[in-house]
Amino acid sequence: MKRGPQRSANPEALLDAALELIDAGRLTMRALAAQVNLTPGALYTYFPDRAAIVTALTDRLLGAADLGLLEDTTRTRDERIVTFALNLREVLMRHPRAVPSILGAAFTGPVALRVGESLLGALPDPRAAYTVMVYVLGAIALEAAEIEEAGPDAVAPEAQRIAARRSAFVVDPEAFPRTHAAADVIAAYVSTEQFRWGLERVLSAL
Amino acid sequence: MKRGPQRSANPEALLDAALELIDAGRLTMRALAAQVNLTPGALYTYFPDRAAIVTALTDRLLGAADLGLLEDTTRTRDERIVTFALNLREVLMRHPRAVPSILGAAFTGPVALRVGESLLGALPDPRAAYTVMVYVLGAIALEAAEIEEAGPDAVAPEAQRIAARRSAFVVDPEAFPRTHAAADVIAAYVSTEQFRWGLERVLSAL
DNA sequence: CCTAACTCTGAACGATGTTCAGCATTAAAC
DNA sequence: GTTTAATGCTGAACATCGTTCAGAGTTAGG
Repeated sequence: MKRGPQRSANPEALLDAALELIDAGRLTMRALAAQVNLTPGALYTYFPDRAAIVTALTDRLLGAADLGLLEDTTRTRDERIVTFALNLREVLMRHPRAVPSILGAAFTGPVALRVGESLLGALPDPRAAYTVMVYVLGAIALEAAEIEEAGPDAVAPEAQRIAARRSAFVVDPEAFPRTHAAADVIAAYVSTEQFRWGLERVLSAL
Repeated sequence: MKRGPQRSANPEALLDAALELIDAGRLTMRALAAQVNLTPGALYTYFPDRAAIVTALTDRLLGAADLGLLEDTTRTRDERIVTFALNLREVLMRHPRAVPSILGAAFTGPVALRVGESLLGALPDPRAAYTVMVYVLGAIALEAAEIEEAGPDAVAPEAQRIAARRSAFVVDPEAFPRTHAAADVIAAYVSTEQFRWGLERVLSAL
């Protein structure tokens, strides 16, 4: 048995609180400690440093994606991949402020390995699999980057985000005629439809 | 004419110094001030805050890509796009630590607008253009993220980076058979060849 | 009962971005 | 030529950040 006094928190609850703070806009050791009724110093009994918390968190987020969708052999290759990618996008975009960390680090973690292995099951050519990963993660990263800039508001629903993009998108029609003409489509870059459209095209070439 | 004393630096030199510091691993207002023989407070006469420096810097970096390659009408559509994408990748990967900022912010800037406009010239369907952007930026972001984790060393040449990836890549063959079998290709994910291969596939579907 | 392992507090340390009063410098106004 | 106003910069300070650590308190094993 463990000797000292009982812990007043557990790593999982700590990660929950950390995720809330990231969603709110800023993860601070002091804020995190306050959220779980601890002193900043006590956090270092749970994780060696802040980076370890972020890593554990992003690994957990990535693990929330449903790998079963990728392995469902009753469906076609493209259906499986598209369905899984949509699920991954939905899961990650629930916490857009955590996405940069995921893209930056967690793809060395064990969870990322499992995702890669499953993807290779559906798409055996590793070059093709990487191309899909690049597209999916790139699209998610670009979408998440946009939300990052906004204030600490809640994540707006998709239709609302697109409408906001559309009304904020004003370009000089003389200098950027093509961009100006495409404004409606450009506003919808962050839509599920655009994500799916691009992914299906990419898959059709692999 | 301007009244007060002569400036002892200029914004451009400041950005040069800032880029050097980013390449070295950490951009600090104090370090930046020291590099141009100033006091931290004086920097705020040149830029309103740190974020403005990063934004200006990323905009300049993006502007270093050769848009002429995209507009060279003597070549086929795919050739133009591939050539430009390779140039953009090379330009950005000269400063991998600055890449996250680019992906995060500069795509609202005026330089990004010009890139988008030129891309629409070569690829008129905006949905197709965005798909290409997602692939190109996603690939660059994933490559850059890997270097970010390394120490403040100089950027290693490609062959060396791939060799390092290969020797660092050890997975359990039982748990991850497909990943294990593909290890050589996976190590080469960050190669110019893989980048081009994926891009050509993507373009072939658009 | 004692000891060793453990958790947590409270205070501190160094580093960060940013602000600001004051001084120095220069061009315009008179 | 003298005054005035604007500008550049310093030096010191502020709040906040991640992190460390001595010590107090708590628990289980010997």
